[in-house]
Amino acid sequence: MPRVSREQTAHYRRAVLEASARLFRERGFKGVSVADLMGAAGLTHGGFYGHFDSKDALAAEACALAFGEGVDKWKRRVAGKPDAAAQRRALVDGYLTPRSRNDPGSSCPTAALVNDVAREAHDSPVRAAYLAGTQSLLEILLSIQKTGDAALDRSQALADFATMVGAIVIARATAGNPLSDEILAAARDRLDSVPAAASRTKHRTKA
Amino acid sequence: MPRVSREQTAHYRRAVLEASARLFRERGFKGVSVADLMGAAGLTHGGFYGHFDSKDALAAEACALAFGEGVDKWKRRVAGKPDAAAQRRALVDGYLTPRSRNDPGSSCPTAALVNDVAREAHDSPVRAAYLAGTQSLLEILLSIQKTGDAALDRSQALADFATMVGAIVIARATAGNPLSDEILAAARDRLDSVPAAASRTKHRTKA
DNA sequence: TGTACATCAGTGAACGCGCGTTCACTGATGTAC
DNA sequence: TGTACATCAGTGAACGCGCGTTCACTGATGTAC
Repeated sequence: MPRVSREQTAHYRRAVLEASARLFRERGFKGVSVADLMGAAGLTHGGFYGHFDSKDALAAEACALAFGEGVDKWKRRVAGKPDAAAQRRALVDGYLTPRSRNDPGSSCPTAALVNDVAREAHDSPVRAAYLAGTQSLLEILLSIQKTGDAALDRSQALADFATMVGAIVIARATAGNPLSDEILAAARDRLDSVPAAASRTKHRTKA
Repeated sequence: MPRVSREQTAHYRRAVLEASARLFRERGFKGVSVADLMGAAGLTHGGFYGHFDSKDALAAEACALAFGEGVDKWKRRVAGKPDAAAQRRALVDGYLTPRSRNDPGSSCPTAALVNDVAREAHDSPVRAAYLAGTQSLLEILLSIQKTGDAALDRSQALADFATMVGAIVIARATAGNPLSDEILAAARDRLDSVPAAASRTKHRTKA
């Protein structure tokens, strides 16, 4: 059944992209084949290069899409919360859940792809997409920190994010053991207790 | 040049294992081939199965070796430090360095392999080795926490570790951008400021 | 200590397989009139 | 609105390649006497 309508083609392209955004996060770039990706959209592998220049190019685009979804989700979570503390708690508590741990395919791309991207060449398109995406998530976190000291606010947002990402990835790697739930809870407790306390403390380093 | 002395054989096996412990951390389990691993020890690929049952079995053993090195390094870092605060700072500051970021092959296996292990089957031997290794690193961190409240101590150690691991992996994925150094510094600042402050704060969740 | 030979560690060709990518083909879509 | 045909999206075979694993072979090692 060749030659499909323009509209159908656009739907197929979108379906491949969405499947990629999910599957790359679940299994890593090397853990999914072009045939898998096309198959997830109900297509055979041959037509892939009509939609994308290469698997790498798709990876970069899928990465950007995944971050777009993440940004939307984060914005929805903070929307309507009365103050900075409630917004921050909404983000943290939404992030550090067993649900999120068990479903990396629809969760934070910074966490799900972190080691894959670390192993990419420095001029790789995926790396650029990952950096931009991570920065856009950080901006949301940063918009919530409000000590009045811009450098401290940024430092706090970065430390919060490191704790969140570290906890969720370790929880995934230790899933099935009690440690997995414990580390999620420990990170939640830390982020709950830290902001008020930390603003009282001296700033140590200057990058 | 077949049939080599028993001693030489043991050296070869060890060399393959050490190369694996390094290369798996650098490139991931799927990023290194059996031929690469044997080649790193100066051998051809054919003899591999005389030393190991499978690539998976080697991965588990290499993982255990990597954690053994990590535990030794952590113990060396805390040795001779006068008090808990100095020990904790030695671990944190040794962990969150550009040097460590740039050399995953000889750095913390919990961080370097976290996503690879998360994608392994739950009954995989690598997963078991990873869990045991991560727990042995946590025990060192835990032995340093001393508020007197055992549950709080454990929670603190877990949160510290999540922050350390999160910061180093994000720093790797964003290497080349200023953000990479910033996140290492932010995590150091957070871990510096947190212990005294947090022990004053109420404990929130119970796993 | 010296000789004879069985053992077995490493070699490299070969196995079947899946990968990313290319391409000739097909027939419905989209367009020109 | 209807007809004629060029376009081109998806198909599936094929490309070269690298993978994990197996195996017949070789010749130095290690052992038995």
